[in-house]
Amino acid sequence: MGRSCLADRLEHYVRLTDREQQALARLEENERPVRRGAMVRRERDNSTELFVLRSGWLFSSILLDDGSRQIVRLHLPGDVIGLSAAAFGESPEAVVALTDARVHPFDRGLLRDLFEDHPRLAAIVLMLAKLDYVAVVDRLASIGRTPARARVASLILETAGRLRITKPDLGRGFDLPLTQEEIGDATGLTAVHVNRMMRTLVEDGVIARSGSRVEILDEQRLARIAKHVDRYSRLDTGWLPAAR
Amino acid sequence: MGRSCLADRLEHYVRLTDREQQALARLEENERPVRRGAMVRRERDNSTELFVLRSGWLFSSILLDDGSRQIVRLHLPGDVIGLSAAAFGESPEAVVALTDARVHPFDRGLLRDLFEDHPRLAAIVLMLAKLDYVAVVDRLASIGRTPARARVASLILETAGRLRITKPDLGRGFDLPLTQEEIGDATGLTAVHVNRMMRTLVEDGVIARSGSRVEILDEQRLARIAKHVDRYSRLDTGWLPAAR
DNA sequence: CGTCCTCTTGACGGCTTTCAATAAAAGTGG
DNA sequence: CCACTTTTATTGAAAGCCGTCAAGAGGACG
Repeated sequence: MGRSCLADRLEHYVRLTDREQQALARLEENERPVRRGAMVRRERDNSTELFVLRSGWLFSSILLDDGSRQIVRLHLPGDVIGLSAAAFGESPEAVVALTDARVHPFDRGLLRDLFEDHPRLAAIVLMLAKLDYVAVVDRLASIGRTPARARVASLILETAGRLRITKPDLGRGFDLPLTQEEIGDATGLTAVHVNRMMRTLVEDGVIARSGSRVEILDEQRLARIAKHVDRYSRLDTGWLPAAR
Repeated sequence: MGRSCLADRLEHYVRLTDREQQALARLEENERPVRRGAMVRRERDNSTELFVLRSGWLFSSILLDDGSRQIVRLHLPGDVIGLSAAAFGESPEAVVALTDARVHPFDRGLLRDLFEDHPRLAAIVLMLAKLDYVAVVDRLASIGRTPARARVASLILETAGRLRITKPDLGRGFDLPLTQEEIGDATGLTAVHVNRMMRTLVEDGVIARSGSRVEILDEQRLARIAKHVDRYSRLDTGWLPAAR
C-alpha cells in the first residue's frame, strides 16, 4: 500500500474517483520524520502548512500562562492536522509527537486547489473538521460534567474506538503511548489522580494494564462508567456534491 | 438593512461579490420565530436542516444520562447553526433558545450548492467551523485547567468579545441572558458556586451586575483572572479561492 | 552503573459540591 | 392590576473529591 493514507481513510466513507485520488496523492508527495517529544508546531506559530499523519501518534495542546497544559486531541494515522492554522494564519494549538512519527506536510495552497477543483473533497474536509469538533465537544462534556474515573474511562474508550476504525482486528488490547501526566493533561486531572483512577479500574476488573498496554476487559461497564454518549459517527455522505 | 445577516458578518472578513451575496441571500429566504426555552433541535435528531441565526441567543448542549448538561457553545446573531447535523445526518448537540429569537432555516442541499458553485464561500464555511472549534478548545482548556473563578471570568470575557464584533459600540456593559445554572452548565460548575464566584468578582470590583446585565469594570484584571489566551482571531483570508 | 523519568502510595488540605432554607424575581391566571 | 405559583438568586454549613506535597520504587537510557 504505497497509496495515500488519507485516501485509504476516506474510502471508508465514499468511493473516490481516480481524479480525486490523484488530487489527494499530491498532498502526500513530501514526507518528514518526527521524533518522539518533538514539537511539530508551536502555539501562535504562523506557519500555515498542513500535515497528513502517516504513522505514529501526535497531540494538539494549549498552554496556559501558569505552565499548565490542556491536551485537546490525539492524532492518529490518516488524520489531517493544521486546518485551524491554515484558516487563521496562525496555529491556535501546539502539536507534539507522542511517538516517533512520519508526516506529509503540504502547503495550504493545495487546500485551496481542493476547494476550486474538487468540491466533493472540500466538503469531506469540512466533515473531517466536524468530526474533530464533535470529539472535542465530547471531551468537554466529559471534563465539565463527569468525575475523574469517568474521564479516564472515556479517554480509553474513545481511543480504542478510533483505533478500531482502521484496525477492526484490534481485539481488546492496544498500546496507549501516553504517560499518566499526559492522560491527566487530556482529562483535566493530575498525574497522581490519574494513577489512582486507573488503579480502581484495574481493581474492579474493567481494564488490565502492563506498561503502556491497555486491555479492555468489560467494555459495557467501561462505557457505563465513562457515561459514554454513543454516537455511531458514521458520516452521512448523502449531501455531498458530485465527484469530479 | 434587509440584507442577509450572514453576508453582513462575512463582509467583516472579505468583500463579497454580487453573485456570492445572492447565493447567501438564498439561505435566508425563510424565517421562523423561536420562543425562549424552546428546543430547536433535540440530540440525535435526524433533521439535517441548517440555520442562520438572525436575532436572539441560542445555545448548543450535550445531555448526559444522569441528567447533567454541558453547554457547549452560545450562538449569537449571524452564526450558522447545524453544520454538524448536516454532516452527520444526525445532530450531536441539542439546540435551545435562551431568548426569543428568529432563525432562517435552510436545507443542506444549499450547502452542497455552495461547495459546487462558490468555492470561496465554501472555504469560508470551513473557516467558520474552525472558529467554533477554537472557541470550544478554549473552553476546554478553561474547564480542564483553571479554577472556578477563572472559568466564570472567561465566559464573561469571551461573550463580551463576541458581542463587540458586531457592536463595537458595546461599551463595557451588556445583557447576559443566562441563569446562573446555565452559566454553571457552560463552565462545568454548580449554580451555587457560580453565584459565589460572581460575588467575589463583584466584591473585587472587576465586574458589576444588576439583573442579567453585566458590566466589565476592569477588563485587564478580568483577563488575568480568566487566564485568557488572547487570540486575535482575525481570519487569514490569504488562502481563499477566487470569488465567483 | 548512575541519572532521569515515570509510576505508585500515603497524608493532608482546599476547592467545589451537596444539602437546606430563605429571599427575590419572574411568570401566570383571574 | 393583583394573588399565586414557579423559577432564580443567595447564603451557610458540612461533606467529599481531587490536588498538593512528599517519598520511594521501578525502568529506560546513556
